[in-house]
Amino acid sequence: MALSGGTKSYGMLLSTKGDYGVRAMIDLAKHSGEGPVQRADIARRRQIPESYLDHLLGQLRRAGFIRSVRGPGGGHLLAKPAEDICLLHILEALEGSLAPLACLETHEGEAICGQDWVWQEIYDMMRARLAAVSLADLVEHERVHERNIAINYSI
Amino acid sequence: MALSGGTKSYGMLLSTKGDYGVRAMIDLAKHSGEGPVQRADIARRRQIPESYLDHLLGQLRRAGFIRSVRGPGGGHLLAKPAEDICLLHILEALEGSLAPLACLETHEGEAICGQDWVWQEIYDMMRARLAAVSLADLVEHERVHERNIAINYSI
DNA sequence: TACAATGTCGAGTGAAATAGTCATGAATTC
DNA sequence: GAATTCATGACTATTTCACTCGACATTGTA
Repeated sequence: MALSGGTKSYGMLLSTKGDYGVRAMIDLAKHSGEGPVQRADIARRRQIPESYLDHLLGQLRRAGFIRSVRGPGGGHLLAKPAEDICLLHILEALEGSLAPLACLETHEGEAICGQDWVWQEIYDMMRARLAAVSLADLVEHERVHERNIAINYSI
Repeated sequence: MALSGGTKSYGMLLSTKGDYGVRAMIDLAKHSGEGPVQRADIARRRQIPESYLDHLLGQLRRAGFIRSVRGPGGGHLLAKPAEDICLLHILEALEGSLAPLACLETHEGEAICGQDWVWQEIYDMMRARLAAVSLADLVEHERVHERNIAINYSI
């Protein structure tokens, strides 16, 4: 009854920007070496609304992660190797700060907060972990996952 | 320019419910043994809008953390020792799930998410840390902090 | 018993963020 | 110059957040 009825609520979610944006980056990494990847293909494969993906690609480009080519045969490409792009930087470019409490960044109101020290620890740990995962790791993980699915179906 | 101008945005913040609610619990713990603590006093000391605090106290009571006494001299009291209440449970009662990705709880869409395994690790770590901090720890930490402030001023 | 002090509860509200759509325009290739 | 692709900003619907308010319930005190 604590949640008044049973409806589950979620407060600290990553927004769809971070989710979609990372999906798009994984898609680009997976198809790197095949020339520019088109928006429509990313949108279809990763189930992202195409007109919304537009904005995310814009943010990723301005942040220096990808470059884009116009005209027929155009599309989007990673601007640097997948090994050199970490999850933390992608997410921070899309979401802004990932801090769980505003006072961790601004140091306003921390005197009265009371739980800031706990969240500072968690935030540090979180950022360290996200910084240690590269886009290449995400692609590799997806490949392993796909192989496992294939094996399970073949048995 | 990644954040289009420089305005900082925050995505994954704890809501004010979690912030205010924990402040209120700390206040109750600090004044336990002095009889019921009144809503107006908590609101004033912890800088929480009084009419909003109403709702938070309701949630905390229904979750079993506090009990309330009506009538003159009434107020709110911890329902169990501060040592037996952990930060994780307080926050989950107020915020619902703290999961950073919906697919970690529902397991819907995790096949296409691509970053769920990283966040699952972070989420596990986060919950473990929050579960290890009791309300008594929060009060003790605040007391130490107050002493440090006092010492700094006296020098 | 009257009344004042407290807590309880649910409805309502304004602002902001989220998650998009859409139209127009710019660059490139053929 | 026509077709294709990206670029950008204006616009919008929906939801969530952070409350406020009013009516009511309970209890101590005179």
